[in-house]
Amino acid sequence: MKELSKTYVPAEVEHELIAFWDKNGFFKSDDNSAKSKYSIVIPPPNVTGNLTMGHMLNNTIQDIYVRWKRMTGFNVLWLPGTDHAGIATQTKVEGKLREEGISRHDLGREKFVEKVWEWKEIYHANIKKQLIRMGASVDWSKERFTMDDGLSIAVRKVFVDLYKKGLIYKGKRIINWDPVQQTAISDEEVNYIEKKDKLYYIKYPVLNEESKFVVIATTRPETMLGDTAIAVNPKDKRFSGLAGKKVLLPIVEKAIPIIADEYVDMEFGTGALKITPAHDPNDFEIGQKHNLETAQVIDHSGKMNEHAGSYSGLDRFEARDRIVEKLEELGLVEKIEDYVHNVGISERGGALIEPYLSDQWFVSMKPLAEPAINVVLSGEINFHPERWTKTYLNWMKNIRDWCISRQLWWGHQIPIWYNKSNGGIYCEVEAPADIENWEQDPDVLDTWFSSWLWPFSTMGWPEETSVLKKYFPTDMLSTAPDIIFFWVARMIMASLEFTGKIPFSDVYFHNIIRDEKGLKLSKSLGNSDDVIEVMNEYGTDALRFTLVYLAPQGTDVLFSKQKCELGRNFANKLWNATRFLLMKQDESKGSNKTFEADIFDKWIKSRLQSTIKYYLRALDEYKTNEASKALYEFIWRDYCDWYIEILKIKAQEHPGSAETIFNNAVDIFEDAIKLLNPIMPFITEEIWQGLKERGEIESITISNMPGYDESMISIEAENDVNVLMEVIAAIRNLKADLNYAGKKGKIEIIASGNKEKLFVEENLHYLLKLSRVESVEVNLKVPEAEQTKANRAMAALNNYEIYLEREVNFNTEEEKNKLAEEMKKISGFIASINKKLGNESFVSKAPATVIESEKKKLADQQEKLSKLEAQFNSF
RNA sequence: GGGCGGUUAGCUCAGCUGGUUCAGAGCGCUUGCCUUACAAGCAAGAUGUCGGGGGUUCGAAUCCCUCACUGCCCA
Repeated sequence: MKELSKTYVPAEVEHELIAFWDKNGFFKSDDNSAKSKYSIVIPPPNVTGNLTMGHMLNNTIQDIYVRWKRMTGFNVLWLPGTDHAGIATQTKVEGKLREEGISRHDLGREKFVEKVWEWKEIYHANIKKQLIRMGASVDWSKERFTMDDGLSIAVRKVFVDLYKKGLIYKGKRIINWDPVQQTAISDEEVNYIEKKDKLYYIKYPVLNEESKFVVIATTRPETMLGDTAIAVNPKDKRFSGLAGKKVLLPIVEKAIPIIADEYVDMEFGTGALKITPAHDPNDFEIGQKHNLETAQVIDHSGKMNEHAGSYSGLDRFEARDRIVEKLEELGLVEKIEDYVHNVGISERGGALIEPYLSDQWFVSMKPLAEPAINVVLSGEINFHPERWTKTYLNWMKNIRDWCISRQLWWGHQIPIWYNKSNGGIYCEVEAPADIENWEQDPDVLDTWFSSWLWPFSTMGWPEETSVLKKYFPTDMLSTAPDIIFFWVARMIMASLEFTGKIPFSDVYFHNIIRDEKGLKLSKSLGNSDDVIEVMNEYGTDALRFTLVYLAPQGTDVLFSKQKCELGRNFANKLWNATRFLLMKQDESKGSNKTFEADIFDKWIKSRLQSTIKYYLRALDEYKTNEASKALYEFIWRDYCDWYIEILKIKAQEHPGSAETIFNNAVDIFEDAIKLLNPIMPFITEEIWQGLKERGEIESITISNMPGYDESMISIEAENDVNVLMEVIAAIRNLKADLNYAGKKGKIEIIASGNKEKLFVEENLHYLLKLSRVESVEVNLKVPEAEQTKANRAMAALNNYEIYLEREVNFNTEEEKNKLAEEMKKISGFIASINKKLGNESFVSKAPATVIESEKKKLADQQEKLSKLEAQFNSF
């Protein structure tokens, strides 16, 4: 049997157990198993950096489910892996190179990609180390990376299929352009922030009409060089008769038409809108509608291009100032106002996004969305908490085409080849045989274009592998809700389109971890605790437990590492309870006479079953925090605070049965530890190993999870023990009020009847010890008022009056005040019940059980009140 | 502008399908304890007109409406 150290040292234990689990391959899925499978795929962390607190929570949740299912008899696969994170990783590596004074262009594409692979190896190793350290019971033999050969084939196959179906197309559109990274990004990768800016009112002279102007309001004067029209709302009386005429575009000195379009918001600015189709997505649409020309004046790096005349080569913001200066010279600026508006920034680098007209590849999403909407509506896929369904459906119903091409080097290069001589297009999974005659499209695909295949590409798709057949579809996906569109929705669409199956049946949206002040964790703010550091300081189990315990449904978690004291204290409690049990077991070796279970034994077993029931329901409903709370309450409150204290007394009173008593107690504890194992795998394994003699390859992780056994539930035992607890609490309370410390005080309990008297007498030994008094006398109620002696403090319970003898000098007034206060409270309670029972409509409409319980309450309270009154009047 | 949340003890949050033993937990606070595992502990205690207003109901923290404040997502 494993010897337990005096204090629990998490770091030591954790490393040993990691090695033990790994050596025995407990977490390997068994492809030949006849058991039912339970499978999940890890949301692949990016190889850009290390794991965060958010990953800790996410992976703890997944680990809870796979460990639970493994212990419930399933053949479990938790498939791990990482994501190449195109733009993010490329940005990181470029940043590192910049420090060395090199750009990716200096290296060239091939060399640069090699550098990224080197980076990937380092961070992949880190992430793997961290996952192992946190106890994630993944199957490393099935690990995948989004750029593995197999997954890359899947990506190309999907591209080719969609292309041939006409669902992937290339088009000149306004896309979100990151001028720093110099790549397109998708709508989902743009965040909007509020920016204080200026609104410029610029006068455009009407052609051939002396001193007549149309004034437009814009936040981007520099784009005026690319204006190809002015638009007004046809209903706008201010501009009636103007549509069809022309204005002279200032500086450029070019005539452009005034068009009428309902799209123009009459409330905004002056009601007249400048139209720059090449630099604004809305203007682009209007331009297409009215067949306007497009004039591009800003280039891919955010600088004015050759069409910008004398401003050519200037950064767009520099050009803005110069153009406004020039317009002022010309007297064409009416006014400039302060203005707050939303501007798009890149989710990755934070660069100001430029709407940019360019050739990009898109996926038509509408046809893919429809089946994905249906599986959620039909309940084939369920979201937890359920309200995310609305967010999902809302997005899906308004889905727009997905820009998937990226002007990057790191990622899956688009499987399109252009014929060098005739411009023909070749689109296949493999390159054309006469490769020398072709040139591949230089762009790579959006990272999510590989991630959306993750649940099946990791299992070998497009091959019909045995792994795919066995483990797909998966059972659950755990993720933060902020990637519901990026990833969850797209996985559903991809799975249905390419495999005809849903990717998972349940989605667990967990909370977002924030710092103590509620700010999102970010590297630049430095407000994220290092997970390894926290695990070292508090223990991995403590961190896991704390995160799960603090993560309710619906709201974000405000985390700081100090909160891990909750988990650490709980671990300490577990450890010491174990030490106590083992110490007592050892002391009592051989005292193994049988011992009949008493009321507390029945009670603790009943409580254990209630806990199991609650715990299983919580896990089924994807409420891990409730599962953790149930165990915390049972182990700390029921088992440690009460049952262990009872055990001490029992063993002392029945020395011949002591070992039997503790063996029984260990069995119950073992069940609790097993239930806890999915949440706190390390300490529970260590305890489990120490609790009983175990074989060399035995482990709690592959033991059987206790199931719910209704026959062990005893309402009677629970009620009886509650009464005893009340009596004990009342005595302790009386003692505390009188400042009686240690074993002190003489107690008299007056029972309302014979049954009640007998019940207390049977449990008197527990009462004495647990309330730490000198003596307890139990008597039947006598009608005489004489039984209440004024020299005593009193508490009134439902069937009992409890008196504590006082020392000679005590404050009568104080005692009377205390009683009066209690009486007032109860009188109020009684009044409210009376009012209710006196209400005719309540009596006639409320269910009989409710009325009965009100009557019972009334009787109980009235009895209490009369006892208190008697005591009060005795002074 | 559209959508989804939140507003309960000093702080962080539980309170599922309406019934005053549901007004709770943890932390913090107060008091007393080195009671034969645990001071990372034990015991006792205080604190809230459950955001405002209205409605449904015999009965609402719990359902409906509305207002206020606040967070997130989308445009």
